[in-house]
Amino acid sequence: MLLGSRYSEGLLSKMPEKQYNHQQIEEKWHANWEEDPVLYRTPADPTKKFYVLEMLPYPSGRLHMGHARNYSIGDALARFMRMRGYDVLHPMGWDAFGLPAENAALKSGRQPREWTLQNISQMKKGLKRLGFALDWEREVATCEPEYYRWNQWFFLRMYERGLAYRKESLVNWCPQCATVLANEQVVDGCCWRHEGTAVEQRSLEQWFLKTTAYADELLSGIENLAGGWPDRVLTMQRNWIGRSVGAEVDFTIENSTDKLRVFTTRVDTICGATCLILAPEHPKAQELVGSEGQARLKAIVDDQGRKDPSSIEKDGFATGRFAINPFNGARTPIWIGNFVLMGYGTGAIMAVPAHDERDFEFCTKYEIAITPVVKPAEGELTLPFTEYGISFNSGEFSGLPTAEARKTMAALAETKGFGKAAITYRLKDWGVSRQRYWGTPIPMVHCATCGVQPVKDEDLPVLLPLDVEITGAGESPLARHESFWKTTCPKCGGPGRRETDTMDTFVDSSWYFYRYCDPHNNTQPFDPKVIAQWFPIDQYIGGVEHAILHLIYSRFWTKVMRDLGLITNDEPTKKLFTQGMVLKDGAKMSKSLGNIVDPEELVTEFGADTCRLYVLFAAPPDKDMDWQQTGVEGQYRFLGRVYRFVTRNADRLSGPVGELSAQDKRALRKLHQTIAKITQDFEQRWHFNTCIAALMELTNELYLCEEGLTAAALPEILKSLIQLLEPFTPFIAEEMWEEIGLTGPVFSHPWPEVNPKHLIEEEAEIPVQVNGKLRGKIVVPTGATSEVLEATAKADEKIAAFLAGKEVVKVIVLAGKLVNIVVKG
RNA sequence: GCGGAGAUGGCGGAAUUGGCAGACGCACUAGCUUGAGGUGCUAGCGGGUAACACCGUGCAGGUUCAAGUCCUGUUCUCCGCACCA
Repeated sequence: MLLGSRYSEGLLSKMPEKQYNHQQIEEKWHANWEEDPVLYRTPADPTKKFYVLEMLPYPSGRLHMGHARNYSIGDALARFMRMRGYDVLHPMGWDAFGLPAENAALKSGRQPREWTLQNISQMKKGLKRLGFALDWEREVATCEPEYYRWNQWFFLRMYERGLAYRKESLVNWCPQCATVLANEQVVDGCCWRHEGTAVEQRSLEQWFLKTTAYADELLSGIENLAGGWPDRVLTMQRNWIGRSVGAEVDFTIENSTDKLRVFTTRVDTICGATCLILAPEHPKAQELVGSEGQARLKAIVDDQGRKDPSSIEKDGFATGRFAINPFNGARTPIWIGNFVLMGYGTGAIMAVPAHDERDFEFCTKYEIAITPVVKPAEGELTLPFTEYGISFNSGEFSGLPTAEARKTMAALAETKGFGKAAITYRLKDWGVSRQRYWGTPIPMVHCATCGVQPVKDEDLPVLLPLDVEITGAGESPLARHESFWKTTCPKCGGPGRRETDTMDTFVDSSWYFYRYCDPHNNTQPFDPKVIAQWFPIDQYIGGVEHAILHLIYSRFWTKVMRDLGLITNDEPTKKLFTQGMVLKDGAKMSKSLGNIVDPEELVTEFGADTCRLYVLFAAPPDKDMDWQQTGVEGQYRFLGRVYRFVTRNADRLSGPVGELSAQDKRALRKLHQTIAKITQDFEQRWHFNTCIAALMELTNELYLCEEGLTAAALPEILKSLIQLLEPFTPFIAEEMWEEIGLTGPVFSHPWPEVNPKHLIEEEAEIPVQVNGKLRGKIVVPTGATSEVLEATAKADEKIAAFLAGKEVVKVIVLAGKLVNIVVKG
């Protein structure tokens, strides 16, 4: 009991207010929810389904603020949709394979699985402590055989269809990770996990998944995602796929039967090609440069500076050899150029310096001929001219508009057999082999007689052995684990050696959200009928850092599964929301900067409700937010204000119900405005920061009206207030719900409806402008006509002063909104 | 270089459709509460002025009765891509 309270001797029979004790309240409801897991169970046969999903976390052992933010957004939506009558699927799992477990093993000798499972249990506690309404009966950990056996199963299906294949290729090798990286995992020439560690090129036999088989569909599908996905993610994907339409043309090498194939988007400029330039890694480069060129060639290949295109100077040398232009027979020198990429097109280009800036730069530097073959339709030709125009100097094609020449010339090349129209993608097939232990074993066997053979379905899963020694040096631990790799060939039964590479962990996250629908199925990855009930995901929420990696791979996987006949949806998710980062002092929270705020510490000090409220309040969810500790305290104070208000008014609910008092009306009006605002925001823009601001305004209003509130309005006000808080602060909401004598859980009750009756005001305050500047305000009855508004405005003392001696030119009246009087003189 | 997002008080941010700029919170100030401190409650809080006037949404123009919002140009910041032939 607080003697200091101003209500302790109040006129009304108010209960003494209670102080907000977050610890007591949250412990109580946490325990309560733990005892009753059915509370969050997903309905079995959804009629009005809503699948809300947040990206699954890597179980590092600790939650960070990014998680708290991501899951607070998703949980608010999940609770709201549930209150709106939807059958909500809101699951959670663990992206549990990956390198950190092996590093932990090295450092502390912990077995990776044991380390991972302990982290999972710790983080699960953290998520529960934050009160997220998740269906834990559907939890999935990707490191468990029940899950990864289906990675293997899918791999076999892809292998059967030629979508998984093995080839020797130049791969990105991170010396720190001692493994291969996918193109997507190389950032600025360095490893995505080890900034500053340059990625090396090595030639290795690798497994690939044929993402390029779906390149066109991955690209065209982007159009259907527009509106539901952020534009910038779609742009990033479009650029990543990088489709370009052009032609491939063969140049015959002089004094040789061999040919050089180039890719160009501007075959119309081929008569202006004054040299061919090969990437230094081009397979024919070594031969063409001859013995005297080897040293220069190697110097260019090894030049690390090539990774940074902004600072690199174009460099190269002539091989001394020539090729013949198939269109005009021109003898064209063959060069090596450091700016030509082996990984794009054919690794060889025809340089047309007159019509390409890069070629112009290169050819100017080395004084190679520059021959213009396109001129603008109007005006002077200035080089380099890269636009479309009219061809000239191009034999029979001279005079043709460029766009037309492109087509005709590609067609001619095809008929004559020295080229063809071609489409090139920047997207490469997905290299999935990793020389690591803690991942899904690739279900293949190498046999001396039969070659590479797939493991039979009935022998799945290929279990990852747990008794391994992790040394961090040399080969993968699996390659040293004889009882793992020693096996028999599935075809001939002879001695075989298992593939000891494991799969990239992005495989795990490419389809996990399907498994959530049917997580305990042990005869197939999932029952297609169940998928049909829940897919596509209605709302996916996560960080923008996954815009290309995870989000392209999972789109690819969905298309493969569809073509396997397992699902019918073309895309995994209709809507994607990318939340902003959590910053502190203008920088991303990180260990190295020492600016981490630990959600669990925050929960201990202020409670989960305050933590959730603050991450939503500090900025709109899609924007980066800057952490301010004092801001957290403000949220805590707000919850205290609400709590004291509800508890001290709880026993006024059952008084005699009479007419609504003026304060009742005022409070109800504010309440219903708030309901309308928050409902609309959930449906449209997700500006939860303003929703919380609206709840604060409502609370402030209730404080001001408090003395005059009666039992005619209070029950509705308190009940709705609690419901409006429920998506954001479930613990305190549940506690207050009980305090006012209602039966929970709060989210099982329907979301409050706006009653327009309460929104009506008897009088309206209308701003009055003179020449567009605010000069006063008038109070008129609601619904007053334009004439009344104008007359009242002109009659207003303040306004009249501004009008005195001037001529009224025009009066703009927006009924119910504004009056603007235009004067002159 | 290309593409995208943004620039609003001391700070985080609001203004959804061109219609009262600065909601809400933080910080700060005052009054009340308190033995004091803290808490709590009430109020003030863009600059400027005694009060008005006036000035004010990165900068310069424009459209409009009316512009943070639309148009043109420009600067800066962040993000993504980057010799993709």
